Amino acid sequence: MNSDQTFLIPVPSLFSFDECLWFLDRNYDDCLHVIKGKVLYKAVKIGAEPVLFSIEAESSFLKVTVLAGEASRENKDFLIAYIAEWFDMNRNIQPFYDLLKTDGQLAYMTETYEGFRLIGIYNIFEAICWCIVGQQINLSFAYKVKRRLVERYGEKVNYENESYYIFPDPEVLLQADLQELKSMQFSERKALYVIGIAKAFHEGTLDKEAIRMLPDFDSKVKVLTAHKGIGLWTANYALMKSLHESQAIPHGDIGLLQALANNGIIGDRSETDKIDALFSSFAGWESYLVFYLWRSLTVRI
DNA sequence: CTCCAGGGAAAGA
DNA sequence: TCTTTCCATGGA
Repeated sequence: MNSDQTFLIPVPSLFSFDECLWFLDRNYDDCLHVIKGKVLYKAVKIGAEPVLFSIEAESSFLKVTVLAGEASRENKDFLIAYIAEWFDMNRNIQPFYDLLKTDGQLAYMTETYEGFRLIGIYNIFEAICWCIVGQQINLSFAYKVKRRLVERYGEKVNYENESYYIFPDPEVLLQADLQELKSMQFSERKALYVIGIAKAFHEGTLDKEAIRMLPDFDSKVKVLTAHKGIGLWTANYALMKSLHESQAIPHGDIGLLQALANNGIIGDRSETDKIDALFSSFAGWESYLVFYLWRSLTVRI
């Protein structure tokens, strides 16, 4: 491999690439990245150019290799920022660990999941579509539906007998055929939501940077939930995963409730006062608390 | 067969 | 404002 196609990103303290790989490879069939051994592959669009890259750990660095597309200075700079955002590397999570260590039931997480970071979804349109696809159905089925959508409408990079898919742009999905989406086992309503959200992004009613600039968390939620298909759960999920908001709680999330029960925080799902008390003691780190609770869920195969 | 999955909108009370 | 119903499908 030509050396100028490769570069290193220093990792912060309390960062584990193995935990990144664990999260991205939980026996689910995610079509938007590939893991081979301990090497992670992903394709992204930089401007109009599809770029395929790999990431692997190398001592206290991540080694990134551009496999397809230009390894220009601009593209490398984009990838450095992209990966730092994807793995939430620019955040000091020590204060979160200090809070966890004071918690009677959750202190174990600082050791068991040491260095686990909030793995993001850079593309907020993708994050919202993923939420809509996954609403109220089991995750393995949701991943199947997402794969059908991406393989039909997304671009791909072919490299060494493997296809690496990129989530389709709003401009493509807003023209998607309703009947075709239904044939991919979208419910009619979910198909209409996805098309509607695609239109909103195309028209600029929804825009990642515009939402980021809003003055407070509640107004960001309000802008998102104004659109059909985005409820409170989806808004919080998108703000957590795509804008890396620290105070997002996907209220009512079934996995979150399960994790709270597993960890002895609640006896049953009606004990909302105990949930509120826990989250208020993690003020400013609600998103990380949710993510670590999700981390503690055992994954079905 | 019934119930429920990383919800949300629309209708009904 | 609160509660109920429907959605699509697969697995338990």
